[in-house]
This record gives sequence, structure tokens and C-alpha cells, in this order.
Amino acid sequence: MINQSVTNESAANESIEPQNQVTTAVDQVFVELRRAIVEGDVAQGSKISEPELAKRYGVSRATLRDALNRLEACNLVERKANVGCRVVALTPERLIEVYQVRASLEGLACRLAAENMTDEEIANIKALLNKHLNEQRVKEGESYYQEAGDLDFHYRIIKGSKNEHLFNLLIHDLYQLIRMYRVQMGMTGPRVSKAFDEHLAIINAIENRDGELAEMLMKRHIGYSMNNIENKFNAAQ
Amino acid sequence: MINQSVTNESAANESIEPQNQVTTAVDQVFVELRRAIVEGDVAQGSKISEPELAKRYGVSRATLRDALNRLEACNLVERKANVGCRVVALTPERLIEVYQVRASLEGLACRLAAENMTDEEIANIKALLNKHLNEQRVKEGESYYQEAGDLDFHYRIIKGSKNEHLFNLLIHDLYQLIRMYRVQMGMTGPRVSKAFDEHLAIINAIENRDGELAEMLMKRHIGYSMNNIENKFNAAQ
DNA sequence: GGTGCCAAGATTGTCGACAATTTGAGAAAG
DNA sequence: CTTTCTCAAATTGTCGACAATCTTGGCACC
Repeated sequence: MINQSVTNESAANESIEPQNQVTTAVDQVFVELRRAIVEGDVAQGSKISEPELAKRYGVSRATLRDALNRLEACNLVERKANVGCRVVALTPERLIEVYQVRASLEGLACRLAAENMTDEEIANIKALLNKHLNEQRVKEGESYYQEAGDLDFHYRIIKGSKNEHLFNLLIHDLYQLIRMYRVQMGMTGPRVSKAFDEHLAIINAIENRDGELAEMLMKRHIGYSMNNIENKFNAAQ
Repeated sequence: MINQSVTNESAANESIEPQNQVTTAVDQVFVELRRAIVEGDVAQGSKISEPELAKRYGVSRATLRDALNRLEACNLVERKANVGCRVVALTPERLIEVYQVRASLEGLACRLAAENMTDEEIANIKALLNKHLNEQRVKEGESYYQEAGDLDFHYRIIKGSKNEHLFNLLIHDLYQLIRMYRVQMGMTGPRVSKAFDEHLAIINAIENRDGELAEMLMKRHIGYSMNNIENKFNAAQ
């Protein structure tokens, strides 16, 4: 029972950084380029020049090419044969598409979590929420909770589904794109307290082993989140 | 209005062969290797030797490596840094995981299809089912319907959702793995007529624009299909 | 003046060779 | 006889160069 407290620590790092250990050069370029795209350092829709980026990151073109392949698998860049590679464009239509898929999959994750999570895992999430609640009261207005805390909550639910395929699909392939929308839309909004209540309702449903309710609550929660981003989109025009 | 009949032709080829046009060498190797894996020409769980396969397909190792990357994105091979590449192992646990995801996503597709499909598209699917019904009566017992017909039906529903992200996720990433299970488990069973009735009920719900019912029916339909494969698995031991 | 074709430049696709890492067998020590 | 260390063979990761394809600017022709 050494290091018991480790289960209470943040898991968001792993969710933001899926690679368990970044060893190879392709990994490094992939992770760094992904960060740059998600955080907007390289503009959405812009074309990517292989020789230029290879030079900037100090690797061969073949290596960078490999990294681009992985980014394509994450839906962060789009490729055409003999033409090139562009960063994806963030359109409202695509936002809706992605969030429809996300709501469906995380709804499933929630239902499975209600069946498969251990009592200890559930207790840890509740403790996490209480911790976030306190921190939120202290630093009201700052975006701490929204970013790390929200990621952490969803990450644990998805992991709690005990469905590895679902986990990979959401964490590796979908979440970077979702993060890209949130970051570039400046999602530091006042949805904090409301989202907190929704999280609480979800974990309560899971604790009661009510998978059906948990699924529905999660779908709604994600739907609200989508509307929030969509409004920002429309306001930005 | 030329070539109107083209909408009634089979769309399964496209679903089996997602690449619109296979031009580059990497594409060719990717498609051929994928076929070999799905159809069991290379055994599940077996290790893949890069130099050997590169020589067999007459391409460079870098090219084959690129193809392996894409196979990894389809979840058909698994990779570890500095260790190598193995074909995925078909376990009952993974079957359940994949089918849980599939049921959720195709349920979503069905709901969206009920909202977004045109009357003409719906009519075309109904015509398709009738065509399959006739052919099924003639060649009873053969596996035609199960393979091509079933793929065709699901393909059109997914496309009818008008959600491109969902389409790519299902057709590119998930369906090859599903096909792998079905082919290697020898899925030519007697589920034909029952599946036909289920398909009919689904398209009727879509025609009535009852998305909720269509989603539920599709989830059940896929659940039955999973049980069918799962039984084969247990019987094979 | 507008349209279509051609060539030069640039970009992507492919290759063979070299460097780094893992793995397995064999020898030496316990 | 078992265990551990070492080293070599094999496999994977990375690189720079060459070939094929697309783009673009200009010129000829209508």
C-alpha cells in the first residue's frame, strides 16, 4: 500500500500526452508538431512544407513525413497524394460532426464505467471533484478547472469503461481535435460551475450503477459544451 | 438525369476499398497487405518482418514501413518502438470491445440518417433490400447476402448520416477489423433471413423519420451479430 | 485581348545505405 | 546445473539523394 496517494493525482498529463514514453525522433517531432497545431502556433488550414519543417526540427524529411502520417491518423492534418499536407480547417460543421461522435462514444464510456468501475475508482473521482471545487473557489475566474480538471474527469471515466479500444479511439484520435477547437476558440468561459454540477450528477449516477442515466447525462453534458463552443464560433463572425 | 441507375448499384466495393484511387506505391502495398491480413493469408498475432515483406512486394523498406503505419491506424497491426510489428490477435475480449464501439457509432449513424437522408436515398435502399431478397431466395444457403449485401446496407446508412467524420471512423478504421473477425470466424451462417428482417425494420423506422427507434433497432441488430460471432468463438474451443 | 500549351521550378514519392537498439546464444562465474 | 555477463547477429530507426508528379509563369496561337 505504498504510494496510495498516487491514484489521487492528476491524470490529465497522460491524457494530453498519450505516448507513454517518447523515445524515438519521430515521436518527438509528432508530439511537438501536434502541440503546435492544437495550440494554434501553426495556423489552421495552412499548408505544411516538408523540407521547411524538417529543417526547423532538425530531422530528415523521411522522419518528419512519418510524423505527418500520425497526425493524419489523428485527423489534425489532411493529405493528398502528390499535392501535400494542410492543417485541418476548423469549421462549425466539422465541430458538430466531431461532437456528435464524441457524445455517442463518451456516453458509451459512461454506461460501461457504471458497470465496470471499482468502488475505489469512483471514490477517487469524487475526491478529485471536491479538490477541484475548493481550488475553484479560491481562484475563481481562472481557467484552471476548465482545462486540466475537465480533461481529468473525462479521462478517468473513459479509462473506467475498461474498454481499451474505446479508450484509444477517444484519447488518441479524437481528443486532440477537441482540444484544438477549445484552445483556439479561447474556451475559458464561465461554464465552470455549471460543468461542475454536471460532473457531480454523472459520477453520482455511476456510483448508483445507473448506466442508462449516466449515459444520458454525459451526452447532455457534451451537448451543452458543444453549444458553448458553437456560440463562440458564431459570435466571432 | 443520365445514369440514374447508378444509384442502385452496389456500393460495397467502395466500402471494402476506401481508397478512391490507388495511385501511389504505398497505397498498393497498403491495400494488398490489408487484404492479406483481413482474409487470414498472414496469421493473426504473427510477427511482421520488414525486410522480408519489402522484398516480397518489391518495394523499399521505407515504403513498406509507411504502409505499416497506415495499418496501425486501422488497428490491424500493433507496433512497439525498436521491437517490431505484429498482426493483431483476435480475442473474444477485443471482439466485444470493438462491437460495443460499433453499436454505439452505427446507432448514431442511424439516428442521423433518419434526420438527413433524402427520400430518394431511402427508396434506393428499400429497392436494394428487395433485390437482395429475390437473390436470396434463388441462391439460398450461399453467403452472398451476408457478405456483400450486409456491407452494402450498413455502408449506405452510414453514408446517409451525412457525417463525414463518422463515416471515416467507421469505414476506414473500424470496418476492416470487423471484416477480419467475420471472415476468419467463417461467418457464412444462417443468420441471413433474420438479418434481412432486421434491416427491413431499420429502414422502415428511417422512412418514418423515427431516429430514436432506428438507433435502438440498429444497436440491437449489431448486438445480435456480435453474439453470433461470439458463439462461433466459444464453439471453436 | 483571351485562351491554351509548354517548360522550368518546386514539391512529393521512393530508394539504398548507415546508425542505434534489441535479442539471443554462448561463455564464464557461482 | 543455474545464473549472469558479453558480444555478435538481426532488426528497427534515421538519413541524404534520386525519380516522379504537380504547379506556375510565360509564350505562342487563335
